[in-house]
Amino acid sequence: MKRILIIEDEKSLVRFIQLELEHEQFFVKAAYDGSSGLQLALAEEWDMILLDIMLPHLDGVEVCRRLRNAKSTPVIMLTARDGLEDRVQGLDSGADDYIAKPFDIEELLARMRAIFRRIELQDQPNRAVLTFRDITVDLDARVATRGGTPIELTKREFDLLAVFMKHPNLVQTRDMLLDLVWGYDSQVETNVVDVYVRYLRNKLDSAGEESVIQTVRGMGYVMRP
Amino acid sequence: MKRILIIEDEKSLVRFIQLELEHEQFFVKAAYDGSSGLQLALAEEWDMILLDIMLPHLDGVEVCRRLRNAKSTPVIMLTARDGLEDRVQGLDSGADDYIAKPFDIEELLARMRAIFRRIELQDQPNRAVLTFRDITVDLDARVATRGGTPIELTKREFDLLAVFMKHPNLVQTRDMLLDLVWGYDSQVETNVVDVYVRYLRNKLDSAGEESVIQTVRGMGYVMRP
DNA sequence: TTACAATTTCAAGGTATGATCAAACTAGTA
DNA sequence: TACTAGTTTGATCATACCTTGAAATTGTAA
Repeated sequence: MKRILIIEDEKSLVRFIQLELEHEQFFVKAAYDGSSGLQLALAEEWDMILLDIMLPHLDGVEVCRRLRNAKSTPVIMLTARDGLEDRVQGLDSGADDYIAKPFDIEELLARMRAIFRRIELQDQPNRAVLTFRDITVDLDARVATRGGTPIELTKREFDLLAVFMKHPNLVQTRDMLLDLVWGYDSQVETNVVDVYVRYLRNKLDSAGEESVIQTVRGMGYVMRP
Repeated sequence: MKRILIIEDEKSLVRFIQLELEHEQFFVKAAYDGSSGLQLALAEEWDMILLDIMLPHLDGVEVCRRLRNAKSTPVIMLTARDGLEDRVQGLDSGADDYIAKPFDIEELLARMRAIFRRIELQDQPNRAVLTFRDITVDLDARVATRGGTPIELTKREFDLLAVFMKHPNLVQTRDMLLDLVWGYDSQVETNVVDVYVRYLRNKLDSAGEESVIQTVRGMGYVMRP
């Protein structure tokens, strides 16, 4: 369920938008002034923010600008019908679109859909994320996490971990790992595998518990549940 | 410079409007009858057409109707003071506005401005504005901003930034960037990518904070939140 | 056209990170 | 215990990346 934040001081308008969006299966929350809106925007995760440009405490342009320092949550600005200046400022401050008040709820929904579509196109394509136990490996972003916290890995370390994640439960011999990570014609000693397994263990394991990468004596290494 | 086409058989009136519009920095051309006017309207690109309703060969309503089959160039009809019938017909045939002769040149300019404004507002929301963190990239206007302030970029710099903005979080190898920005058959060394990343960093980053473009050693570069 | 400025590309030198090696050490097995 | 397999470590080495200035190219004004 998509989460929408409305930052708008006209309570009757908020109520109207909220009812319509909830009817469309969105989760909706509202803030009635700029500073508390910005706080909410930063504190929680939102799929979209509808942001009035004329707000008490902190105007919409400023809210958007400050939000953008930390996050890229999509923003639609709500502007006055003839506020050409506002719109330009709004887009410049990082808003994704704007809509002039008073607006048709259908038009708002259409613009929201358009932005969601754009974002899905941006993010989705071929995102290969491997997951095993509490470890994730995003091959495109080249980010690995353990229990949600990112782990800094070098190229070799990352590639090695990726092999284990692609084939969990499968024992990898040193030679197989050399082929897959160092290349089939690499000239390095098999000991480098040992060294890199150690590096991974140092970075992934927490003290006192058994390692995510187990050694199979006489065979090689595995990841097991 | 905006291009205006006048279709009007009263030559002295044409001359008057033309002088005034040129004084306002428009490019102006005229046709003196319906059929040649329609031809010109279809053959070239115009930002607006001023169309008399009473014309030899082909009247204004008919010109407008046929034009609308092919194009949506804005049209202002020039009608007789008391031709109520004309006005209705004119608007029905697809004109955007009308003005009654004889008219004040200021009124004409005001109506033209109103229409241009309406069109620009319509167009702007479809502008492809990429947003990530506090950076925006307007692909159509080819304007990039950081924290609301515009950043001057050369073509290569802009295209390179656009790639990063289109695929945030996705690590781009030098080869991918060369393909996307320099063209798949370009012959340049991959080092130019490094050089341009440096240029972008110089222009986008503020001293003392980590760069918006991170290098992933052994892989390439990324933009990350 | 020429001259000048802006932009793009190349190439070389410097630096730091990461990859590898080798030797010493530890643990498992018979 | 002796032997082998795996671990750990620091030192060395390679190379990826950064930086820079200068050359080449492109665009623009006179």
